[in-house]
Amino acid sequence: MDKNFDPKAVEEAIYQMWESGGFFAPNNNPSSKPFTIIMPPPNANDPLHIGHALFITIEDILIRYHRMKGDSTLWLPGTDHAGIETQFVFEKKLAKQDKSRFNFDRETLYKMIWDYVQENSGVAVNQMKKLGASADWNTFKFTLDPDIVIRVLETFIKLYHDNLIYRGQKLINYCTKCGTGYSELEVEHVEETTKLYFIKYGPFVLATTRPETKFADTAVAVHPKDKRYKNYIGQEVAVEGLLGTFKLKVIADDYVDPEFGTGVVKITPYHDFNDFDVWQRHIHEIPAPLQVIDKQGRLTAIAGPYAGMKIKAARDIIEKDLDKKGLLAKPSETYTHNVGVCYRCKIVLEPLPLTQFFIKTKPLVEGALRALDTNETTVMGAGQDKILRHWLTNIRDWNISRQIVWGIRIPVWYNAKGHEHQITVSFLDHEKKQRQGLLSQWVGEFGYEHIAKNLQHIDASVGSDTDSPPWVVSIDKPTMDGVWIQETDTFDTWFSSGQWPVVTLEANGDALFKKFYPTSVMETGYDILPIWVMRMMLLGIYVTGKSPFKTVYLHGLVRDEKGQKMSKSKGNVINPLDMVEKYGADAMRIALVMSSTPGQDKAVGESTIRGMRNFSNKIWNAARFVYMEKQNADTTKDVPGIEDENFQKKLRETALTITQLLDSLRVGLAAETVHNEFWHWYCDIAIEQRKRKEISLQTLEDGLTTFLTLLHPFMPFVTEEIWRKFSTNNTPLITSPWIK
RNA sequence: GGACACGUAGCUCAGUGGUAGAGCGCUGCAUUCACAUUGCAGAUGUCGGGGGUUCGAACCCCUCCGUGUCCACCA
Repeated sequence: MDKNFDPKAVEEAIYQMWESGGFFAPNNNPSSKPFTIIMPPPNANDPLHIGHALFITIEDILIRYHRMKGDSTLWLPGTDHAGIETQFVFEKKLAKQDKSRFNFDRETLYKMIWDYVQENSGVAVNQMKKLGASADWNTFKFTLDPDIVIRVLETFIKLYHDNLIYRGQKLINYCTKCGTGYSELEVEHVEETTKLYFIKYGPFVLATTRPETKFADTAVAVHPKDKRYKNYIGQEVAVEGLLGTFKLKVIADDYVDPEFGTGVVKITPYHDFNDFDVWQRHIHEIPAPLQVIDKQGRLTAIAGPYAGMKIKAARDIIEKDLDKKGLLAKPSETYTHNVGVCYRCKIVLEPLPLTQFFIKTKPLVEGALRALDTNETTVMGAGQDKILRHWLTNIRDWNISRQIVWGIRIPVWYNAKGHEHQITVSFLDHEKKQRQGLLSQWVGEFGYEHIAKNLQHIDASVGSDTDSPPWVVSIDKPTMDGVWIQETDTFDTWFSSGQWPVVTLEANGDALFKKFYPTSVMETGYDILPIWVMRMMLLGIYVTGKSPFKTVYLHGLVRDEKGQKMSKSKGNVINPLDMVEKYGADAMRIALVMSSTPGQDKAVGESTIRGMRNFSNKIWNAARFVYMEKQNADTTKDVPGIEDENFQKKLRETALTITQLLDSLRVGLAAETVHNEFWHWYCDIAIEQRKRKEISLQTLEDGLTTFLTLLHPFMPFVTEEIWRKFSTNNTPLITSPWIK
């Protein structure tokens, strides 16, 4: 037996032994209690980072503990198609080949991304295995597996029939680069320093950061109590602008802050969320809104000579032209405010009027709040339960339409026949060149079939809602009269992952669902509490009537040893697989969880992991000591020692403490306790006592057996290796009973 | 503006009513005897400041100071 434990030499073989032994599957003992964790599905296309290593470790600890306790334990793994992220990465790859998404029809593009993801699939799974994840791989699901997709579609249809889906035009945060809209939860806010312009506006001067949107102004607003402007309220004023003189109504609204700027605000409903709300409140006073920015981030025809310009370029030119015309009241000021940016590509998002599908969330909230009130679901994570309640009570309707191809296509069909003037399309012609415009413009030349087959995008929202083309919700193409073209938008990825506990279990069979739903623990990061956990509760309760999990365990972010966020640019990223290679999976695992607390970030550096490698070696050598003693000593002469009783008492107490800590999901403290008791009591004190023959060999060996059991969930490889080398027991440690 | 956290040894953090803990780092000594990926000994802490409750407070309450995160947001 080597003096040092060599993880590299044994980890793979041990994992194979576990896997081929079928130990990851739940036991079929009818008296066993179910214990379930649905794994948060990592992006199928991404290698694992240290955050994944953390969740795998925590979940694996709980799973191994419950398995040893004899529960029927299911850890159901999976991966996520991660719509926007994956398409974004794929488009970058296309760009390197001087291509873009516009070179392909959606079906071809989808296939290309599918193939690309296939190439990388398996990477994440293999890496999880290297960390020792004892998940039941037989139950593995990918969000785009047909048996998942069908269930996601059925949920949408159920929502639709329950009148919880609507299609409507709203202002949506839209990324002009990624080409899709978002829900508000995906928007990232960053501070931006910009110019605040002061523009002469008829009788007023107004302050604005966005002069380029003024072509779409439909009103001017002041505060109702502002004495300066009182006489103008309700009046029309003539405003001289870059494109000549126009008239605007002056309205009064509390939203205007008299203290800011000049106390006068231009109302541009289609390009500002507040202005949109003002318009809604004054819908009879303000004429129909105008759109001056399009989905490409360029000014539209109403901007006259500025049409076609990009936003920022237009802003600079417009500033100069305003100045030339003497329309700037005074020099601009520097102004700092927050703007929404695309979480993926970081460009500033444009609020644009888009017709999308929404879920009415308010009716779904009640069940989730009740689940929290009744403790059907509890949240662990430093006050995050309160944050969840805050989200639930302030929820907005959920925009589930995404203008990307990588995802589940929305099962909605439009009847194009007779509505060609209300539908715009983009598609590829016979030379694979992009054509876009009204369907009526192209259908004569190309025919419906060609257009549908080579479709990139369809937008059936031209004109008013009342005369928009009829649409039906259907998985298959409708058989009714008409020419039916399917919506090209896909679901928000979170719409499918929001059903994950339900659909993954169901897709594995009714029996599995019945037995393991609701699940026991949902373990994930606090950063996706509203975007994922909350949605799982809403949809899970809606579909099944029961909250999908009993406990939500929210882990913190893993930071570097100085507590700094890890990032490529800082160069402080720790790759968990490198660490496994260098120090072993056990060291990586316990370094991540020891002394961690739910909801609190955790600092981990290489030195931490090295220290835990020393710990795994310590375990190895303690075992060596015991078994060398056993070999050398005459076991028939093993007599009770004076410390035996104290030792056994302390051992029982330690085992009880750790059991209680794991039962209450205090994983970090459990890891710390087992570490300290093993090293600083069992090794430092008890083994020294044994050397003085104060403890019998049998007692010491029993202690080792207990500690191997207690340590196994945290450090499965080294403990299993010792077990299989020395234990007389034929059962592998992974399925050995917890405490005898 | 609102909310949620955090402030404990040089650094990173556990501990949540009963004589201050771990990892990493530091100092000295030890070492054929399980392990130098080691052991023993040691130093550095008025547990952010102040007040209160209690026989007793790092822990509960109030307040102040500092830090972080999220949400909202005034064009």
